[in-house]
Amino acid sequence: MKPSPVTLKQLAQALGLSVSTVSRALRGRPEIAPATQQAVRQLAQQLDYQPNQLAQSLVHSATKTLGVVVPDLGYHFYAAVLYSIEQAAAQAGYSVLVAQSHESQALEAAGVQNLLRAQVEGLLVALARDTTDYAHLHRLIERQVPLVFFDRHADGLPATAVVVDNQAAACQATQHLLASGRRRIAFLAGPPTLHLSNQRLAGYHQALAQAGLPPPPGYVRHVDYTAQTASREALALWQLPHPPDALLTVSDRVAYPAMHALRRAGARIPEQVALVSFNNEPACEYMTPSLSSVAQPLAQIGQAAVALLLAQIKAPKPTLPQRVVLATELVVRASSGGEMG
Amino acid sequence: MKPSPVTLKQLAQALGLSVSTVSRALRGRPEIAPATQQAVRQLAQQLDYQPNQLAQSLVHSATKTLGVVVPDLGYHFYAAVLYSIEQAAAQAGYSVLVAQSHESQALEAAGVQNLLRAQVEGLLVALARDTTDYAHLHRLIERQVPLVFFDRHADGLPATAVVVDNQAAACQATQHLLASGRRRIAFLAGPPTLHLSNQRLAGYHQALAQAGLPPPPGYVRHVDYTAQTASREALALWQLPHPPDALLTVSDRVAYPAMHALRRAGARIPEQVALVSFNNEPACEYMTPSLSSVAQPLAQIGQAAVALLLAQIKAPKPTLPQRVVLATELVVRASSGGEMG
DNA sequence: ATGAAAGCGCTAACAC
DNA sequence: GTGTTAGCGCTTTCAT
Repeated sequence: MKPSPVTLKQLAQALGLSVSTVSRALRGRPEIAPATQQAVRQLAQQLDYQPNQLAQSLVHSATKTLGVVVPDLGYHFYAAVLYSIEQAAAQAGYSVLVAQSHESQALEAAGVQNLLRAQVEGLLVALARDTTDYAHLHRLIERQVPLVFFDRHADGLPATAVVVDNQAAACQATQHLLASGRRRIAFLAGPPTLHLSNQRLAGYHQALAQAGLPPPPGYVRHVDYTAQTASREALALWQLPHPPDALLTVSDRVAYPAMHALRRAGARIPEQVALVSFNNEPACEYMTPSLSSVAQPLAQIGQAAVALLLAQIKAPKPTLPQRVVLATELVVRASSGGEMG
Repeated sequence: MKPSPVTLKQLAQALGLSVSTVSRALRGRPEIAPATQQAVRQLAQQLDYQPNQLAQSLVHSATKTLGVVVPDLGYHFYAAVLYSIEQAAAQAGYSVLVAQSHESQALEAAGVQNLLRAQVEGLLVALARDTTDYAHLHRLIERQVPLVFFDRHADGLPATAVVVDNQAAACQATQHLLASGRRRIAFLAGPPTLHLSNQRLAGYHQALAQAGLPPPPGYVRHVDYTAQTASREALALWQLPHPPDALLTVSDRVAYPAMHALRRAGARIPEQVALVSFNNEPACEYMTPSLSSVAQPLAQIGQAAVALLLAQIKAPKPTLPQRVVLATELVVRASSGGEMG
């Protein structure tokens, strides 16, 4: 079943005009007689004519379509950024084609491939966790495909990226914990392959170093974002001979089960262990205690990424890669509120 | 900057062949001499030739693209279903174009329009809350555009839909509350324009009627899914002369702030008020107390919707509308656990 | 086994 | 003002 088989040719025949006249009339070109305009418009409306964008795109070699590659739409962060990407794109008259990498480098490469075949005018990508070989992305750059990374970017690649200063954010979060009197601060990090996690780890170390407090051995643990490892590692920390009095986690997804496990193990939060996390998902506010978290500028990330991509698309010459660093905001809630207990 | 300006013609010229031969070789047609195949393949690889899907689509009048229209990707439910839609589509060799209605009928109609212009082969849609006039959808059906509704469907429209039995699910949830000894059960519903909410309301009424317990006046309250109205109405219920001993909410988004407000007001959950909600978002498990919620079969919804849509696309004749009703599962947690306090 | 030509639906350069 | 022609990149008869 074809969507709409009404074509310019059919309109032309029905009206006894040529296709080009009909085409011009529909686009309101001034050279067409008002009477003709009228007639064409009316019939088009009546037959519910829809221009075939495929054909238009082929002629103009511009599809008015952007491609987005994200690891996983089940993560609130990516869904929320896609929200603002779609919105910004729509406002600019662009459509959005999405592909998920499911954290796999192979799927990511395949997704990029598919989007390119679909002739997207540019690509917005957040890297898969598994992506270590950047060949498929390098090709894009060589081919001068308009490209903007967001959130998870490839540090070595000469490409535009919209990011937050993860290190500074983690440093700030750690300093906040230090300021409330915490001295034994642990960190539940993501997989070591995750750049973003390493940056946060660096910020954590930075703050501790500045305070002259190196983390005790075993105070940094890597988890894979599953509830299982998160709660296991949180408990392991709690059961240390000298347990931490504060815990920074790489993501709310990790913080929820960690906090849950700690509470079940009898830890009083924030009195015995303060918690600060990243992402500030909507549910943070409703946790018990409410969860302190570093808010990402979700809307801004999407808007900036789309704006930068459109700029690249419109630019006559290849543009210089730039790094846009957006501000985060530490939202302090009960899980790290008040002084030490 | 064009993605990849390498065309069949260029390959043909470089090899001293005709475009048709190159085209055939690339597609591995048997009539092409092995040597030629070889040569063509190699050059294509070397030049990183990418077929222009636009042109292919134009010839075949098939874009291998599906359109999805959802109210809001910030809602976990829609993001999660899009997750499975994209996955199922990708497995079938289809791409996914997304549009958001932002709960507005006008934007929904515009989104559909845009997707059609982009020549999507079919549409997956969850209606906007504001959609009361189905004209734009009726046109799709008349034009026999392959179409599958999910979650929020138009009851009067002769179209295929993938849904859950909201009434039965709400009935079951209410019965669960009754079984634990609750007798004064209130319901925080969504806007009265929301079909899905009305169905759940019906299920609630059904269970109460069966138990011979009509809800006290004022026990059904409509909220607009904002935290503000949710907590306000929950409090209003709690401050009634005869407050409820159980609360059913139309969505987790409503349940979180409602539960939060109740606890701040001193209500002990589940002893004084039991809570059951809908959607079973990941955070439910980590609420205090953990939140009982009706789980939607997210993956199945996406998979079924895509399967039904592809079936329509492939069918030579228009297919009969069908309603696929998927099973929900009440996940009982602490917020409604145990007998009455 | 390969090439020439037509056409998918549309726009644009060039007549008249 | 309007029609004719060519062409976007590809596939597909139809020849040879």
